[in-house]
Amino acid sequence: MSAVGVHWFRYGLRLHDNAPLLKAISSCSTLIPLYIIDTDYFTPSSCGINRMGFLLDSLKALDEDLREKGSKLFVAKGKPCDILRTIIQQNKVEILTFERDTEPYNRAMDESVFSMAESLKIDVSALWGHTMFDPEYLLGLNNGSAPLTMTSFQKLMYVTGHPPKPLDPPGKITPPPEGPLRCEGVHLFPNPPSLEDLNEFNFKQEDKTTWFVAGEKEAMKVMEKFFAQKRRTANFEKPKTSPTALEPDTTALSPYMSRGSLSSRLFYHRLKDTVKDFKNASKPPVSLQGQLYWREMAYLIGFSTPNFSQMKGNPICKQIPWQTGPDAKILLEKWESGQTGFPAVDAVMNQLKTEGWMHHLARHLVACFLTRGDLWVSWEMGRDVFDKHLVDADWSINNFSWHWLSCSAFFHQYFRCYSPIAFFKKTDPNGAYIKKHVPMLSKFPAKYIYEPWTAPKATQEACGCVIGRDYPKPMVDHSTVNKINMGKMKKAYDAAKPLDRGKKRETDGKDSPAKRKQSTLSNFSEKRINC
DNA sequence: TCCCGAGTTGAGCAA
DNA sequence: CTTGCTCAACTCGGG
Repeated sequence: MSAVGVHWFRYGLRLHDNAPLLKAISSCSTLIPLYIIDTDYFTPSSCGINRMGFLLDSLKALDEDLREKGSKLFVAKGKPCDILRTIIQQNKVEILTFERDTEPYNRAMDESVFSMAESLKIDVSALWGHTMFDPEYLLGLNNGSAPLTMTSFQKLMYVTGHPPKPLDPPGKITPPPEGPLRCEGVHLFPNPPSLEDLNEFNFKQEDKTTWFVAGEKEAMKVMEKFFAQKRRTANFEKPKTSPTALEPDTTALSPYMSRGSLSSRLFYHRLKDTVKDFKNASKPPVSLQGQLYWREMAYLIGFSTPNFSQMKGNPICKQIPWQTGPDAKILLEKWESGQTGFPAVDAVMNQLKTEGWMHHLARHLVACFLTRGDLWVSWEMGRDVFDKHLVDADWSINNFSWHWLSCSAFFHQYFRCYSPIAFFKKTDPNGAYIKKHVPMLSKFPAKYIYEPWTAPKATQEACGCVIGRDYPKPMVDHSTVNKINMGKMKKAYDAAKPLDRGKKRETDGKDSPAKRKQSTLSNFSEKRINC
């Protein structure tokens, strides 16, 4: 028990339900709690100020929580593997603990860390903890593959039963080394850094606009405040919540879940306890428990699907000829900067920039608009924009959702399409949400708020906003371009029809020429395989 | 092999 | 106001 240990925080920025941290505490006499800002993962082009600001605030909160228990957080910047090696060698570290992760980038890093630890002959404990269940356990229960529908995922959850109970936070934490940490050549911050301390990003604290308050304690507060509304918790139905509410109509816990400031197991069991007396409580997939299932499913699919973050080489992703070149870049830029000319779309994109968060259905609207609905831009490009600005940026869930919305996987009814004009009228007929996030339009009457270009010129003048001068004209004609895109979707789907249906198609004289052509090709392929 | 029902969250219209 | 139907158009999975 006289060993020096390092607990490397990545996600799992919390003290409760943190198995690798508890392991470290119980097995060493000096403990270095360490976070490394990975400068390959976070770059100025991939990470915006609100996302980074929320992360840094989470680190600051974690440092304070550690200090209350006799420890502190060391924060370094650079390449995690190099930094870990230096700190391990220079401080005679014998034990390394961290939470395992499902993202390909982090898994590759885990492998390097494992082999580095082996060569340095130190003890490593890497444990799962970001999801309710170990992903390897779930895959094992399901013949080694991830369910691709919620129905089949729910069956899997029926087999597992409840997830394990969350672990209690440690009472006391093994103290850090006395005196400064030995880490020659490592960029170690004297304290958890501020935005200004990351000089390559050129961030200014006053440009951070998200209202989310970071940290484990805040996460608990937000969660308990929501669960205190027992009926609301029990009757929660996600599709019935409002994407245009000025205050989040959902729990808004996603930023804490994504950083691991809140454990999904703790949320699960607190939820179960809260709704236990309600006979007619809502059920998955629409209930709050269902929301945890969606998260778990996205993580499992992200874990087990090759090339999940791209279309090419991704076995579950429909191959669709999206625009990706310079033309797409121009469209993407208008979309990202809230200049599409559709107030609903622009409001959501502005909320993304200012708050770093939008309601799930608002994300649907703009994702559909960018891809299959209107602009026909690759979902991967939209995914990157979300990832850059969201305070709840989450690799698995973000990729999962972009598959869904672009009808690339999981959801296939491409003829069901969100209207950038009609969709928000259901929950916000007066356009209060639009007026908040596109202030230029705040004087427009409700009648024209979703289609300001249809307002008479005199009205536009009176509202102090002339369309085409002060606010853009709509960049596409939605109903025209939408019909064209559905045709393209049909073509892409036809081209992807399974080979083994060829025979039936060949004998079916009523099939379209496109289908017949496909069937001929299919039979040909089938024969070749059989030879 | 084929058929059919289900699929968290569409729009537009009629009743 | 809600509910139900149609719209050209889907795939998956279970029986």
